[in-house]
Amino acid sequence: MIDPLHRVTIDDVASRAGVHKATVSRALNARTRHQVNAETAARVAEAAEALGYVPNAMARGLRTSNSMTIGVIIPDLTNPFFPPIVRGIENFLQPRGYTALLANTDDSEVIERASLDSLLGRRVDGLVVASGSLYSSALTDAHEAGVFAVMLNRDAGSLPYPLVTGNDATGIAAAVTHLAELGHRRILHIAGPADFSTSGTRADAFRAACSSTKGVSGTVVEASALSVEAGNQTMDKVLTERRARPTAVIAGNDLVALGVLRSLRSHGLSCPGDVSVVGFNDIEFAQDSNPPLTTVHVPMLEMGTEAARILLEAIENRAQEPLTVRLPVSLIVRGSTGPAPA
Amino acid sequence: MIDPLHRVTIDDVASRAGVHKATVSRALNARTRHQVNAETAARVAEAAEALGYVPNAMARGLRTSNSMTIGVIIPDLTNPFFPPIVRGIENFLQPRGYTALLANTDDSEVIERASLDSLLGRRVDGLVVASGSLYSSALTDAHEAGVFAVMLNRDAGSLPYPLVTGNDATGIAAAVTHLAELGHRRILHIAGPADFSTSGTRADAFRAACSSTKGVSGTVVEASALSVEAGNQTMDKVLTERRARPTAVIAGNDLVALGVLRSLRSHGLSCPGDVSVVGFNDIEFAQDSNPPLTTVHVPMLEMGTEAARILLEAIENRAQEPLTVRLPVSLIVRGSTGPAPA
DNA sequence: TTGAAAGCGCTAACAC
DNA sequence: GTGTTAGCGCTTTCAA
Repeated sequence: MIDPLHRVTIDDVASRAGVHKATVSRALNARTRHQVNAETAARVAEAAEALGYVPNAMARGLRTSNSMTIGVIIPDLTNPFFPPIVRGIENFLQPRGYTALLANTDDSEVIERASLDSLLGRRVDGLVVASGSLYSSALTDAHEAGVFAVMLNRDAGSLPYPLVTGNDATGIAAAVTHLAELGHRRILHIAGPADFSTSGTRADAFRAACSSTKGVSGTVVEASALSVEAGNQTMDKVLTERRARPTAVIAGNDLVALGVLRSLRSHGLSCPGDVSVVGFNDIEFAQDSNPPLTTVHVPMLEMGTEAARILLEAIENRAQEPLTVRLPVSLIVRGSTGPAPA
Repeated sequence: MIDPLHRVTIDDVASRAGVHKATVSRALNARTRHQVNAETAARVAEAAEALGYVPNAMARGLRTSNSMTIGVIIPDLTNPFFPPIVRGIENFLQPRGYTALLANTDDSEVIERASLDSLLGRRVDGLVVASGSLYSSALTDAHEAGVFAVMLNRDAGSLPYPLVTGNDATGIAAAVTHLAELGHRRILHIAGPADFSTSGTRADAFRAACSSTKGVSGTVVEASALSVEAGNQTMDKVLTERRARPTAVIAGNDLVALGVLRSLRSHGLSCPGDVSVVGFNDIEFAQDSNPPLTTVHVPMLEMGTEAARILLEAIENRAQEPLTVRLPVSLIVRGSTGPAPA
């Protein structure tokens, strides 16, 4: 094939329909279709169909300065927390003609910077940011450039961007109450790294819930990351170093909880017989772990959808204001929590 | 802010550097930098840096008819099989200046069509297709339009597109051998729907492996989908309808295997005591299931990387040929397989 | 080594 | 209701 690539342009359609290309443009765009004679419009549609015409989004975007794309910045698609969020975003974008451009940062500032430049070069109309340490330069620059953005699960520091998140405080409180009712008195919270805004929120909520619950003493340790590996290591350390073993653990998220389960197993401890474990997020496989994980369900798909909704609204209004949307969460009790050992 | 959005253009840089925009273009592109005086180039780079200039990819793409984007078509990002593949693709694309545009089809032909049109409208330079029933019209049209594509884990039917896949046959054979060595004689294969090319490949490999293994009798049933739910249902049906219960099951993939585990549990059967189970793919969670899943490890990240590599090569050469890359797989033995019951 | 000019494919003012 | 014209921001001949 010589020069085969989707070459049919608006001029091709125009000459086949016997009209000017401006008319084709009007006929093919919903917003301007009423300006053109119904018969002509039909002829144009027919010609476009026959030629397999697909408008060139780059040309359109260049003209309208509107790329109809949204940049989505996440740490790592491979983390099971993010795929539902991304799908939630896309579910909202797709029927509205927008496409998501995905950028994984692996929590590296260098990659964040490069990704952001790549997205800005593609002239994304807005950003959904679920990545961690982005507070700093990159996001600040984006804000100064007037880029619309919505934060997801991580606040924007001092930048006045909207934030969509789960209600961490009530989730943690529900977990503490659940454990207290099962008779647990020594509860450990394995928090995520301090540079994630959720880590602090959850740890604070944990301390508050413990101190307002009679007889419960809460301790907080920090994991180096929100991963299975980090959860495993942190729990190993707790089990070897501490004299008074906690009877229950509330993990910073489900991955950390899975790591805790592994650690317990390798130390010959049973869950929930010796130690109860609660996760956070309710990733898809929480119900298939061993034992099935009691966890705080966070509506991840909806978080994505909501973030996309708020972003498109800002784009349409050409203005945005700070705003925090806290979606309700709920404790899902499964097999990893049980009565405190006697 | 009035009119704030990334407005600095090549002309702004040109006037600040006191040169013509053509010179800026040459100075800023690696391929043409040698055409311009080193001093001038430095001045241009400085001006660009100072203004925070990021070239407009749409304008460039319009001019060069090269969008530097790749369309990635998958059924559902939420299926844990796909995130590693997508990351593998992006890992290869990103350092080369390409961006992936993701499209979820939910295995619907209507959505596939719409997604493909959206991608073609954005003038993607190529396609990685990991979606199912795409054989039909949409992909054929793309091929006729001269669009480059690489299939991933699903062949393209009669279309001469390259295919990247795992070595299904050796994986299944290894699983059968492993089970035979454990003394299993009645092995069941729960295949995926027939319209996925991998389903047939694996089922055929299963039959071949069984008939070439002394004393082993293999049966194949088909699940309605490659999902936990479908695996659960299919196994339920097997357990209630069949008189001679298989002592081992090789599932079409890990999700189906997890469904089988659920079914066994709900029927009061133990794994691997009563029935051994083998999965396929080795999704990340396979090691944390109950029991940990013996499964065929497929290098999903590498499959993505390889597909991207082949695609960019085709784009660069402006030509592509059919070709099948079969990546090696390996059996990972965990807790879900054990000796056949006496 | 640099500048001038044309044009990628589209939409939006402005005519008629 | 439709055609004409201009121009979005870039790269790439062609001249100088």
